[in-house]
Amino acid sequence: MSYTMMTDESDDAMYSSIYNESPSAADNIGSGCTSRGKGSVLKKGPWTSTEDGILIDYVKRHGEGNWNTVQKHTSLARCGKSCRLRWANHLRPNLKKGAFSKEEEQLIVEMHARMGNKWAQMAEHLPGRTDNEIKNYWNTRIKRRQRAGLPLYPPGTHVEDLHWSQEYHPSTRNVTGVDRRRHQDILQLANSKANVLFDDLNFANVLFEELNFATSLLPVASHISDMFSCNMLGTGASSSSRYESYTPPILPSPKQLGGSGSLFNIRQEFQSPQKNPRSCSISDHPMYGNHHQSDVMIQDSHHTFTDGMVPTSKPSFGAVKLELPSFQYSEASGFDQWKTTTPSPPQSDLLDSVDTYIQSPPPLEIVEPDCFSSCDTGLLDMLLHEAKIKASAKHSFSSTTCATDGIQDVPRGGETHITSGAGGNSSAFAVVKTEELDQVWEPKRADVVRPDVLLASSWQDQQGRFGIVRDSSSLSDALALLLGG
DNA sequence: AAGGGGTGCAACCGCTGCGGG
DNA sequence: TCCCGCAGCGGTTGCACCCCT
Repeated sequence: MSYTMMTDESDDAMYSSIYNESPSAADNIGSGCTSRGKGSVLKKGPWTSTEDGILIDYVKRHGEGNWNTVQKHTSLARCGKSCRLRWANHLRPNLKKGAFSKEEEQLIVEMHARMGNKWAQMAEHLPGRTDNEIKNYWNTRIKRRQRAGLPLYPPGTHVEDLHWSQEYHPSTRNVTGVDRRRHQDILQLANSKANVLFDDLNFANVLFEELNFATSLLPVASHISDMFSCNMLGTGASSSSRYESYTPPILPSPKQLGGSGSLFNIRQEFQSPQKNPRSCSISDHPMYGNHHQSDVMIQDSHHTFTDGMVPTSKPSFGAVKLELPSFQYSEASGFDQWKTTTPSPPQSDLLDSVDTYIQSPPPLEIVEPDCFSSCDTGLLDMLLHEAKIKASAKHSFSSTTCATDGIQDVPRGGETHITSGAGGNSSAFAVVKTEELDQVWEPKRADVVRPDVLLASSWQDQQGRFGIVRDSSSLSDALALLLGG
């Protein structure tokens, strides 16, 4: 591609009046893009046709890329990011405008079922469509279907196996602190490949490295972080979007919790909206879904999984963005039972299972003893209560806890069980009622399993190895650290 | 007719990966 | 090896438009 170069001077002369075009330009001074060159301020807000023309002309002359030089070569008062976005989403050739066709919609649904919120990847498969367009469409679709009470993934949508490349195989890679995006991918992949996860416990071990890092800094990190997920993340407190309305009570803000190395930061590794590993549910997989509950779950309502509709940007309970079909409730419980009774993986359509599940009546609620409402009583109550239930754990839960190496029986109905003690009979639970959250949230909502909770079982088994002491004194210390430090 | 809420699109923001110095 | 800048991605927000009451 060759373009006739134009001098900066001629550019300037050509577009010298740009600043006067928009009366609102002065009010739209960008803060996200730093001003460069010419001492100009950067404009924000909608693009004018003149600005479009300038940008088009620039790309014709200089080609795509080097977006930060646009401002230098033209009088366009836009930052590079803004230019790139404008070009990519609106100005570049061969863009397809207008409503999505049925074929495109179907493709989006199928791709989303496979890859989650990988808008850019989806856009590659939809010529003429942009990632932003697809993203907006998806969010709109979610809301629309939610309102209509329809399943997110309609019947007939085939959820195919994700490509389980060697690249993502847990045994071949190291999880580093900065490898969050890849980490997120892994967790997302785990969503549909939970059988692999359970066949290869190395996966959990690798992920546990991060979790262990947190717990090594603060022995009760797992406890507290789960509480955080209940109080804050699961209710959209970590981010505010138009889909969210609930403000969590009591718990400290990230700023209050401090800076680097704080529990909250650690938590964000798993829970922040952008880093959130989505749902990681064993029962997501058709092999296991709808039949067995095999690990600790963040679970919320009596009707739990309903229609599979969870807005992408709206965290379901537990702050997990359910992007993949998820089957949360099971009729059986216990990992051993699940192991022994699960037939060979059925090849039935995952979405058929979704619909079947949706149509099935909600499971009976099992009210665990000694539960309390901690989501609205705060962290302190949780910690105190945990100490309390630790003392009585042996008596209270031995009969209701699956003692299968840290794989707990799954609680049902409006409660969140958080593993906190050593595996087996000595396990203690923080039982968190979530009914209040239900009321604030949606009447229908999917259950989720957070990976860190999922890994709690592994952690329980390994905590001795890592020398983690988890007793009431630790709780006290942690509380002191949290509140005082 | 007016206004209030809902909706959808466009744009912004923050984060991350990558490459070059 | 580290630092810095750029490009890209995904989440979030702003706002104009539409619809309903």
